[in-house]
Amino acid sequence: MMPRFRDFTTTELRFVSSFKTGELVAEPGASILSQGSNSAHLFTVLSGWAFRYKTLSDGRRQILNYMLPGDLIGLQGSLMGELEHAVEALTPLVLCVFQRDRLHELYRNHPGLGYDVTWLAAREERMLDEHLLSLGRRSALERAAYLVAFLYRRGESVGLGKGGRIEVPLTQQHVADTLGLSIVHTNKTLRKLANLNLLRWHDRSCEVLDAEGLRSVAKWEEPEERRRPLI
Amino acid sequence: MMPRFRDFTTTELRFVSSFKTGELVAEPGASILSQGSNSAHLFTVLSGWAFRYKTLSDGRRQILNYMLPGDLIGLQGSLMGELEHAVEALTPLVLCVFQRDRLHELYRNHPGLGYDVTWLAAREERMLDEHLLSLGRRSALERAAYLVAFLYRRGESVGLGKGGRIEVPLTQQHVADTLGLSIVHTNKTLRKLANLNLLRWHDRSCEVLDAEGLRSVAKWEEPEERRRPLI
DNA sequence: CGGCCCATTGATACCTATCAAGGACCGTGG
DNA sequence: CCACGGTCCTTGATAGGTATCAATGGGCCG
Repeated sequence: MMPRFRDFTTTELRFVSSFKTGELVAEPGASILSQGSNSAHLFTVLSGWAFRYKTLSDGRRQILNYMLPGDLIGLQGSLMGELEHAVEALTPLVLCVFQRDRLHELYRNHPGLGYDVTWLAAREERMLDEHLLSLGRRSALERAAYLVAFLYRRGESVGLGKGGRIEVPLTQQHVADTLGLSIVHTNKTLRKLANLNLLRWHDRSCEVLDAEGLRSVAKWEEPEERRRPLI
Repeated sequence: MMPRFRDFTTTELRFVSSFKTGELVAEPGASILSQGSNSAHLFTVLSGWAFRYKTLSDGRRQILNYMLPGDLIGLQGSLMGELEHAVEALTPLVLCVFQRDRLHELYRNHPGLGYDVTWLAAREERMLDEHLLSLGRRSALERAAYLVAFLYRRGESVGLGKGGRIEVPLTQQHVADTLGLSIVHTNKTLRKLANLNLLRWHDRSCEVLDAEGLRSVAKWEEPEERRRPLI
């Protein structure tokens, strides 16, 4: 029986699905999938951080969300034929590779897993909803606080908090492209949060000092993370 | 056999699923679901327009997306127990009601339908991705052009174009809350688009004069709508 | 050492929010 | 009938938040 609705551990993931066809390792900055691609594969993150983004024709980039261990990569492409966003590694990344044309088969033979895939899609949707609220209605300071608190929470929920400290692996350019701000203003905004003793910025990572304070600045009412399925 | 992957007609929908438990009719402005609710129901739109939104504690509102015939309402709540957004009717609305606790059953007995639910979730995700790009990286004028072109496209794709003309049923307050702009600036921005002969604004609706022109202003590269499943 | 990426900071310009006011329309009640 | 309040749309003036421009320092690597 496949493990499901259990606490997450990276090592377990490697044995989860009979649909696995291989493993893939990528370096930071590596492009995993590109916009408009018609990849034959669907991935699950085994370890590392990645992000997905879209760009306008003139190059403006918007980061849509981040992927951590347990997240699916490329589901949209698998279901609809063509991916409308690109995916890039933020840290060294280990992926589990599935063949997307066997997705139908998965639904037929493992309805529980099919349900779990939908669960993950609904969870992604919920995150995007909150990001939209951020971009549309939060100020720059609130947005930055939300993003850092959000990423901290995500890291924590997959057990990345070694001794309570999590280093979120980002550059300020990533933050800017996530928040829809210029890089200069992003810098000034992060500095304000640092001066409030809510976070500390390192070379290419962010250390959270006060998650509750960040959530408060962001006015973020975080939904409790329910038991999650394991794909 | 249930109809699937076919062209959409409203009347067909009424017979689609054995999981249907009733029908619901709502008036414009009516609240269908509210933030934090734990509704026992899942809906499909049979006719009319609705939208879903989130609010910050101080009242700032962000509209997340719009629902048209064929769209699901409340999937997040069905899968994760609690809905993190509210839903409101924009026009007179007819909904088909399902019982959410039978969703597992649906996946078990009708894997094809389960697949279709996931397809719809992935499609919603794709729309949210584009909205995020809009809020993060498009100017006010581009955003407004994108929104109108987007809603026009959606209406068209479910056959609302009577004689080529579609009236999108919105107030400028809705537009403002979708684009993350103030209502005053929204008004001035829509006026610019009207002066460019791209649209005409009526009392509480928007008429599209030049969909291609709007897409061009927005720099929106619209993905082709594939054959969609019918729930 | 030079080149490059990343973070930082000040000055200025521009886009959007806020404030204020008014017109059009529509239902309601005097 | 008309006055009244409400919602929606419109417009001008001013304030404020964010973008852009310019320049610097630190770290890393060829």
